[in-house]
Amino acid sequence: MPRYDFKRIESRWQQYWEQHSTFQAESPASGKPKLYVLDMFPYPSGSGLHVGHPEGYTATDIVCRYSRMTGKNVLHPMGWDSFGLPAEEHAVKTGTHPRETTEQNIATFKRQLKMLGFSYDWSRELATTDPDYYRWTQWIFLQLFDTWYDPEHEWTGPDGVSRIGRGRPISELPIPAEVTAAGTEAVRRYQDRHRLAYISDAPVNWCPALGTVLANEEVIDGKSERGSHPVERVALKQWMLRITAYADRLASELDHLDWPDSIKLLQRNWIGRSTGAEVDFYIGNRNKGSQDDVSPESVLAGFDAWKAERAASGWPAEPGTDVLRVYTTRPDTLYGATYMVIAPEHPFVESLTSAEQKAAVTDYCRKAATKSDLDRTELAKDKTGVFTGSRAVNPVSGERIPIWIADYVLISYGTGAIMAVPAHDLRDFEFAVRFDIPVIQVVQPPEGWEPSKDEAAVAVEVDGQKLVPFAGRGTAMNSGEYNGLSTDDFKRQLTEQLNNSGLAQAAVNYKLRDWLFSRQRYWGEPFPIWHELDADGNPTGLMRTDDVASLPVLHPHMDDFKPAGTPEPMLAKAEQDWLFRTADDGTRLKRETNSMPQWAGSCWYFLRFCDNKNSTAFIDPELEKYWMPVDLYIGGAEHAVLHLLYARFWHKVLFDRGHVSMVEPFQKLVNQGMILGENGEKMSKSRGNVINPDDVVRDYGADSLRLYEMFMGPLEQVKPWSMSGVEGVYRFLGKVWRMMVDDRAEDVVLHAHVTEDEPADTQLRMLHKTIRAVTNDINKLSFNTAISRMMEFTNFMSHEDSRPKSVLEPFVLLLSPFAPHIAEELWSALGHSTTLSREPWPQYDEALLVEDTLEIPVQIKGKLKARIHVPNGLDAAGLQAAAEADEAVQKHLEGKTVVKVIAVPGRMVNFVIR
RNA sequence: GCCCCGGUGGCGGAAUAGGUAGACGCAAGGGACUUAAAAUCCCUUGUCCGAAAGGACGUGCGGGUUCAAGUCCCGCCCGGGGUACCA
Repeated sequence: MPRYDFKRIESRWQQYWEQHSTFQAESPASGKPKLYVLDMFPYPSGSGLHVGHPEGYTATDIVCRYSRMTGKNVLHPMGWDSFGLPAEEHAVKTGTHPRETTEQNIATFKRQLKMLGFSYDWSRELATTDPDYYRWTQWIFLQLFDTWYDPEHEWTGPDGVSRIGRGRPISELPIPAEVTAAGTEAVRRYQDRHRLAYISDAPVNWCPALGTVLANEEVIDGKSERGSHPVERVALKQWMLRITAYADRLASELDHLDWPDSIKLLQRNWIGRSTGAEVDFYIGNRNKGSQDDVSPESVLAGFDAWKAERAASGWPAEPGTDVLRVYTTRPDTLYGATYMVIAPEHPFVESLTSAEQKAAVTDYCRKAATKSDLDRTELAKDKTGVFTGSRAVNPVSGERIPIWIADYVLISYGTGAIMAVPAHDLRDFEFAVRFDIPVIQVVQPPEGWEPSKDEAAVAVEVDGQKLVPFAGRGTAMNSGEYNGLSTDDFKRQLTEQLNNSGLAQAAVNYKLRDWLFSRQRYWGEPFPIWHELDADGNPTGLMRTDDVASLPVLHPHMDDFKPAGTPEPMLAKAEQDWLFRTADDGTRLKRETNSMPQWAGSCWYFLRFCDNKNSTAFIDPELEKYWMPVDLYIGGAEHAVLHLLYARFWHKVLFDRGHVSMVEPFQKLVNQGMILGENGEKMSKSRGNVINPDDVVRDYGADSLRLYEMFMGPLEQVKPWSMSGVEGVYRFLGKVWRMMVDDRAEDVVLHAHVTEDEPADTQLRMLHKTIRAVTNDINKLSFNTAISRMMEFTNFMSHEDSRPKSVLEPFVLLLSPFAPHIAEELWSALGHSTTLSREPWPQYDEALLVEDTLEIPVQIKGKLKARIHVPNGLDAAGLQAAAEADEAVQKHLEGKTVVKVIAVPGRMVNFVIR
């Protein structure tokens, strides 16, 4: 002792903070302004904390410690996103129950986080796997189940903005008379089809290796995000959440959030809103088999009759069986539609297929069905398809055009059918060339147009002529009476006219799909849902919910966690008394055996932190109003479209149902950049470049690790690790220590140069410059520059023979959010008996910052030639005179004509010469 | 392909509104202290020419605006991330 002994110091202060509950958030009654600062809570993996975790955590910790010193009531909680596959995979291998593995991993993470001295309010700790927590996850699921989306409901939000569309109780869903007439069962089924949580048997992403179905967001290039296993498309009954109902609000309500533009853009692209029109194409009686049997005259007569009928009755919500409905963003190219394509999964495939095409169509659809998404993308360049044998009538030209089946049309987007305009769509162009379908140009490109890269890429040569599609906007041609109109005008006019004749309607589409919400795993939240069984024990398709009072639905006891390799859920292997029960009315019920995905728990944990011990509600409304929204949320950019979209969706549903008071949960979002290994590559075990925080803390201490992670570079930036960089900040802390403490003494004794003297002007100026810089930098989350300013202060002050306490004390306070342990120790050495964590943050005095003399650059023709020293506040004329008096300047001006002089007071002088 | 974000010494990075490019740290070289080492302290360090004084060139490349450009505008090149038949 006492060199800078971080081991002793850090454990001492961590104990002190724990014993004194230093960082417990105060109640709303404190009257202080609140600040809610949140970290993305970790999945407690078996490998323990990664150096990437403390990056964001240190940043939020600095903001929190700083904010407490500025008098804020700070909520800074931590918890565990602890459901998930790895614990279950471990159970498959070892037989250890996932709960046991999870608890061990949490203990490791907690030890590591405590070792870093983060100022969390640990009394608010929670884990998504706690029954007390997932009880409320299940409860929120029941809210989703009990809600339908009313797209016409008009209302005004708490922000005063009026909106259309809102989630409402299912009991308020209007039931059509014919459904009511059909009885209560029909009504229940009707309601079930409108809930935000519903069962669907659409094709899903089944991953045999993981033994579960995955959401679209979890599939990357046809492989699972976790483990890169192949994913197949299979039809399965699955729980879906109707996130698409909220697509518009999820996109538009991003506007007022203080988020990085790149993340907003990412979410908007993911939602993928496009506007256009739905158009109906007449196909006549499609049950006749081959339409080539039907005379063109009779079809066109039918077309005329249909048009007349439509003109009278208007656009129907359901298209009926005699038309093919398509979605297009370019209704203005309707005259150029020379064929149509339906997806292989389209319901009309069978009835549109003629006898002679039947074999070819069946074969094609079978192949398409077994193709995974990966196969579809790999083959993207080669367009495939098959003719149905049927034709439709182009509603504007009256031409009969062939209907094809091709897998470049997706059943899940739009109506699953398109009108193909080969002259103005790259994909249609390729397809038409391949299958020799006519190409009619209906848009004249603007003057001087050159094909874009991808337009040129699909160009072909026909009879010595180069044929290129044009996908841009231009002027209408070959479009009857509309020739000459601009694309935008034509689009608007045609949509309106077709709408008046009942042939089309403006429409909006989204790339966003409904959220596949069920998994076949054990280690996820069970659903609070029962399926009714008939007398033979078969499901009737009707459902019941668990009573809210009976929640949580706990996991059944299980010993064997091996997946069967089929999409059968793990929970289906549970004991009979978990799986079945008889309702009071005598109906036999079987439990839902799917479980919720890992995203469920993270959709609302920030709400539970506000009131984590509440046993009667998921959150107390008063506490919700006080703490929400989250003022600062820091985490990795990998959650840009998953967690952050899901959580916003749940929050909006909870808002619509009156359970929370804000539309958006996260006001300000910041993404920390990834930390790479020392070799500049992503850290991974296989690359052998993983840095373990435990080792760094052992060798240099927690304060050094914290400081280094903040000093590396801007928070948002990707940056490589450097052990000698850690050593650098460690040396800085040693220097700070020796600046104040006598390191030859036995105990912690102040350095002989630490005095009670009045500070010198230069010392005061240095201090106040540092206070200003550090304060501004913290507010900008620019921690690397804040630290370099403290280094400058230390380099200066260490050379002073008198180091007044009145200068050192504020500096220790500035340092404390970054390196809290050493700061507490120095604060105590300076004679204070309690923690500095609630000391008022130092204020700077503008008057003390003013320099007496300034060094001003003098340029000749924009090139720096000299530097002059002038009194601060000297005006332009004085500045010029001072510059002209300078010897070096005179030398440069000798014999030259000065054309112009620019003198900016306090900045620079520039002589323009000839 | 398309959409974002970035490109500054040997390295990580600084540079409020266009106004001294390279703060701070690392690495490297030299020196002091020491029997020695560690630790610590001091000096040098963008490139090129020059013994020095000094000069020229420098923020991915090419143009432009301006008294003045790392910063603003136009056209490219390179790297990273997102997305991928979304009609």
